[in-house]
Amino acid sequence: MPELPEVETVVRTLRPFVEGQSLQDIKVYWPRIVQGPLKRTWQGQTVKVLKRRAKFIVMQLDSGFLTTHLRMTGQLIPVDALPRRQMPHVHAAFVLTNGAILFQDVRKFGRIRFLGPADYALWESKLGCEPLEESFTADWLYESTRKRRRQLKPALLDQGFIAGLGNIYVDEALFVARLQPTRLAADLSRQDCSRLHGAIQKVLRKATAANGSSFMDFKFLGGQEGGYTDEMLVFRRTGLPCPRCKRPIERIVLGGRSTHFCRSCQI
DNA sequence: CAGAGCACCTGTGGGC
DNA sequence: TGCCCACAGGTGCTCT
Repeated sequence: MPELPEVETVVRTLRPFVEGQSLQDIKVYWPRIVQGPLKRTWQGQTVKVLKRRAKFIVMQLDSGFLTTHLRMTGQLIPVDALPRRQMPHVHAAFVLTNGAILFQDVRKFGRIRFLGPADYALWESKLGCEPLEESFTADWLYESTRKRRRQLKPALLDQGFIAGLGNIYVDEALFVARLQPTRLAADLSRQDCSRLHGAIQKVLRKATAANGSSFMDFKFLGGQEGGYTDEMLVFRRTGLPCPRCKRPIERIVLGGRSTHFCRSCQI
């Protein structure tokens, strides 16, 4: 479900609820939601910072980090207190001093994990460049694509390359950059990379400002929907006219993912 | 190394 | 109405 703009929206709206609170308990109702050992060291620690890294929501504690990935259908819902009755699809809950955060996830793909400081550093180093930070430049993109002999779409979905892009925003950014998703990353010119760099940042910034997009069931604060859904240019618009040339948007499958693009505008 | 296929899960919508 | 299939914003595995 959520890509960078959606995860960023979740983090921003949850931050005032979470930061400064102490983590009293973690309730786990479906054990497979936990990755690795959930040692008790987190108990009683203060949440110093809530931040996003790639598509992960990271609670920085006094010593260690609690990471959450929403995958396709996960949601974090703040509540005043743990519900008395088990709610549908709620598989875990973070109990804080002032309430709780429920982890609801229809498809059960989401995961939580506790990482000690050393483990966190290693884990963090394997994630790719943050596309809205200063280190992500057109030059960096050009140099980094030189050695990637793979198609643009799967290359941009690789979280160890650029962190936070997903199916929606890759399709949208490639359309804005006028690049075909099947192009080899290594074949891009400097000018191509400059357009792609600008397109990625433009699309992510606009989507984040609109609180992301809600196609199926992305919601934040337990019910609000993202405002970017109606801004989509090609994503899930198969057969509809291209916003630039009016020829029908095509849908193909690349890397196992639905891919939407305009064959005449994107070269 | 790149790409295809499948696995993990549940729900929804379309076609017959 | 009911059944079957395709598909869904992600990631990680095996096999070729």
